Amino acid sequence: MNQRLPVQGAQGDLLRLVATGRAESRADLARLSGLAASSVSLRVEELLDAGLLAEEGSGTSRGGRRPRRLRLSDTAGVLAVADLGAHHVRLGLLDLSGTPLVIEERSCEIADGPRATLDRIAGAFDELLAEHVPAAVPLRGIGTGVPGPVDPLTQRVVTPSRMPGWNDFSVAEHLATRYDLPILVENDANLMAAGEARCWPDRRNLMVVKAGTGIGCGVVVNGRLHRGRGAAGDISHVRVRSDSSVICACGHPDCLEAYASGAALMASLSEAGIVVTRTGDIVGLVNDAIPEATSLVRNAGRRIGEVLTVLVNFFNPDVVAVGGSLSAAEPLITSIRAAVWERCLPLATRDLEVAPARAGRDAALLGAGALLLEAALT
Amino acid sequence: MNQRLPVQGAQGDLLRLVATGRAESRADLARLSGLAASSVSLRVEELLDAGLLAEEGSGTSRGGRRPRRLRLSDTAGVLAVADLGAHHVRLGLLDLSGTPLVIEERSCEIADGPRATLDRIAGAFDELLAEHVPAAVPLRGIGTGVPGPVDPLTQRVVTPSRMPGWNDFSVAEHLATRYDLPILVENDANLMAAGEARCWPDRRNLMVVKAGTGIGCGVVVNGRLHRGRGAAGDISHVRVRSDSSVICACGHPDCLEAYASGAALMASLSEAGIVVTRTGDIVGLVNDAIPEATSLVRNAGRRIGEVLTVLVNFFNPDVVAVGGSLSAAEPLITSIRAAVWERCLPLATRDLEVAPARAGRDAALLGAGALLLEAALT
DNA sequence: CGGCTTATCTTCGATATCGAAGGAAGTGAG
DNA sequence: CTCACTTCCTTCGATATCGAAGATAAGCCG
Repeated sequence: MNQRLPVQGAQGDLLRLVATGRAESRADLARLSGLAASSVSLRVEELLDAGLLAEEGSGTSRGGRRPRRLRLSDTAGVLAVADLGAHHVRLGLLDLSGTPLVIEERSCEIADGPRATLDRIAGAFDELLAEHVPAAVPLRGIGTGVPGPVDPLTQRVVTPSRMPGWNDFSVAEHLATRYDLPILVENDANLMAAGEARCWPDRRNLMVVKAGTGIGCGVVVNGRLHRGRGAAGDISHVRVRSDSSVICACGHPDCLEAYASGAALMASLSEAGIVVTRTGDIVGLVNDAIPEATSLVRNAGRRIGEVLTVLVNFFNPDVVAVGGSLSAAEPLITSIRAAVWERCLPLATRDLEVAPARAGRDAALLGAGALLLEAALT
Repeated sequence: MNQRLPVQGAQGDLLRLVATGRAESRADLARLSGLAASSVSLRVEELLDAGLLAEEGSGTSRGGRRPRRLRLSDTAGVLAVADLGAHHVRLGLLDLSGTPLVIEERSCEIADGPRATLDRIAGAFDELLAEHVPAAVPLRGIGTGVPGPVDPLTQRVVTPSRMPGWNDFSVAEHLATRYDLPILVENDANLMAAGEARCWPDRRNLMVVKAGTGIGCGVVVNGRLHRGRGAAGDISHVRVRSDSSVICACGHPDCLEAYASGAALMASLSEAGIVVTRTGDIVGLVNDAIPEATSLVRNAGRRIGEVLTVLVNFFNPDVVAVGGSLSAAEPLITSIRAAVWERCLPLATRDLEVAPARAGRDAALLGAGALLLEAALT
């Protein structure tokens, strides 16, 4: 059953606060929303009657009467989210708070083109719904991550590399022929940033770096994902300082990803006679103290850190979170930190945290859930 | 007479729309504010009665009845603003819409310390008010720009260079002993950005570069000044690529401002036997086609452009505006553009404007006015 | 020139929210 | 154990805003 969230005005604001875990009681809602306690009481009554919220036990006393705990109702609804890669897709169902109900990975070739790929994903969603969700629980929205830029105005994929047929394709329109629901289409690095932001409460400005086969970055400004015109956060083609010169796949010399991406590290290891087939295996080599691997990863971290230095001075984030398959290599994080601390202004790094990402491998799916909830409540 | 703006709730929202020039009628206000026409009518009546708005003639018909034009009342109030330099201060009075009533420049040594400097400024404000403003027109706020970082949480100056006695000084508290009014303290590059933003309506993301004796940058994200932790936008100490190595005054090698600031250009010209005493004179040399000057300015533009490339890819601004005393040198702007276009992602520069700043030499004062109005209405 | 449509602004009953007061149930000190 | 204070949530009259309808005055077309 597909059904948009039946809320309006202050109801949506209150539902959001409960769904995101920030409020568990009417008193919490009054404090956080700015509404009078009487108004909160009336609106919560409506949300309870609509089957979107439920009461469950009592909360902790803060010196006076215990509050009645509110939670999302089991029948509030689910969100279907997917994160497309070049050769596979990770997809699943989340409840409105973003808690996964089921997540799967399936093979899928993005080169098959958008219609075929999206129809397969939709089919997978329908299967998961039939298998895991009672009929009385409605689907409330669809979210899709793609490995290329998405224009925020047109919601179309824009000049993606290695995605034939996708340029200027409206993913949302295609999915809308099948679902009359809020639909989200977003770049995967941006979804990752949105997902990571949920793990850093009270931090309003984040940079989320993806150090994987490629290098990407998502940006959160004042608690909101910053898209720019669809390419915001791109650091992979920043020119780095180097004694030699390496031509990047994009045609320019000395791009960051020509030196510091997982793909570049694999190529360098191959030249040293060490064959790796997956970026993640580099972490294993580092853990085994293979000198060539450790040196390359340190170098990569230093280069990434040098680029981040410019951005940290400019943006003054609260957090730089590093994710992606290389991020488990500790020398990567420590050399990023060293480079940032060495050249950043003291004020820019005061209270800055440079840390491994916390959201895990499903950051993008969780980010899709967060953005989709927002779309469904607006 | 000092008096805070007597508005609340929707009144402030509507006053802001008229003061910033975006609305001139009740119908405009209804469209822009989202309030019902009836609500707008009631609130506007209250603002008219309070002497904050006035009606004046009729507007242009849009196919139906002509609207009644609304404007700020002459008695709505004034704002006192100042922009401190190392050796002088530029200060004046603006009406609530930011239109200057009077602007003056006075000599003033920041090295005298904060108390002496701020008391002089306050005395100057009192003189200007007595001389230029009828007693019935109230002062509504005080704004001050300083040439160092300001922590947005504590509103204190933080580790400024060449400003003895100012570190950790609360400018706002000092001024509050004299004025019971909203008080703004902000970094001058940030004020410049806020002032420049007013000249680019409908542009939500701007970078405003100041190319003067030093190099600075202010950032506007989604229509709001981005402060970070007080040092956001700082690009002067970004390390640039160079064959040689120049130690910056901060102690690090190869900072942007060691190569591209007006001070650096003056030093290079001096080494070539061309003595300049003010950064602005370099523009005259360029206009006279002195080869050394033109070459240096082009080089400076290229270096600034290379740094901006990283930031444009990352932030995807709508506008990069270049101000400061060197910005009148056309080769500076054209070589910044060339560097940005050469290395930026196509999507990042789509619809991007790299242009000379429009706000003129009082951008910081106008920015102070805009931020102060916001402070007064919040 | 007249009739129709459009736009602006006002009026008024309906709805949402506020703010004060009060009931219920906690906590902690004496 | 009692009393005073705190916190949570509800009730109710006051206030703000909405939405529909209407008055007024434009513009445009036949």
